[in-house]
Amino acid sequence: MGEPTLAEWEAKNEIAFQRIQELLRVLSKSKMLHVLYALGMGKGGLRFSELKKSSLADSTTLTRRLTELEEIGMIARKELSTTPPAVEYHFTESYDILKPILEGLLHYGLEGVNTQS
Amino acid sequence: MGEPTLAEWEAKNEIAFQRIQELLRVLSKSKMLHVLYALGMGKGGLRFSELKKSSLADSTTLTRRLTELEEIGMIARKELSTTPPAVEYHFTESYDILKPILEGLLHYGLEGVNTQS
DNA sequence: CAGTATCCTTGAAGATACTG
DNA sequence: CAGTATCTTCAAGGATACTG
Repeated sequence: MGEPTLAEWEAKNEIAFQRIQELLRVLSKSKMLHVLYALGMGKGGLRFSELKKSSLADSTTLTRRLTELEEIGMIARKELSTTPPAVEYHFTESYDILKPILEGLLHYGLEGVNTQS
Repeated sequence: MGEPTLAEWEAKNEIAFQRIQELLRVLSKSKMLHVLYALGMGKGGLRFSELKKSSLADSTTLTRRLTELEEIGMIARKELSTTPPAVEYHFTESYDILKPILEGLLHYGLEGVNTQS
């Protein structure tokens, strides 16, 4: 019996398993991946309006996602003392976790997998 | 003006942009990432019951996600002539797109980012 | 510009029950 | 085991309107 690899792994790594489940749950929220993706494509921070445009998210939803991302420490807010005042969002170091995700997606978009005609 | 990189990129890559938006939308569905993750952790295919257990998804929801993944050609079904008859799901080559995603997540789970106490 | 506050609506998840 | 069919519920998304 060298079969039940997955179940075994889960049992022995229950903590990791739960962390992942939770992250997965957060990432599953509507527009979450879109926001992250937009942020990943931008160079060094994007403003609210830019994120709104790129993620195609409603103001309300965008605010929600941004708040959640801040709460899990994935992004940080930075108020700019420009005229007019603006706000920039950028990744924290935790971004390293998401980097491969975003790169994978970008790759997908550019390559063209042709799953249909 | 060397600033509007994101907007520019999007304009010039509208097709890629739309492909990505659509993939993002599909991936955002509940339990989708969980299912993919479970599948990614398994060795060479998992059965319905295993996926159900690992993804913590309801039968109904699991069926829905599995169907959607088949439709976009991301996974394939394989009926086994065992006793009792079983079914195995496994990634197609399109899996390469998702691989970095899953690996990133696994890394996250194991490392422990400590965003809170 | 960068949000916040409401309300409304609906998509979609999930429980249950049943089938080949 | 591996689903399918219904039905109910409810979270959550999005439209609108307003603010510092």
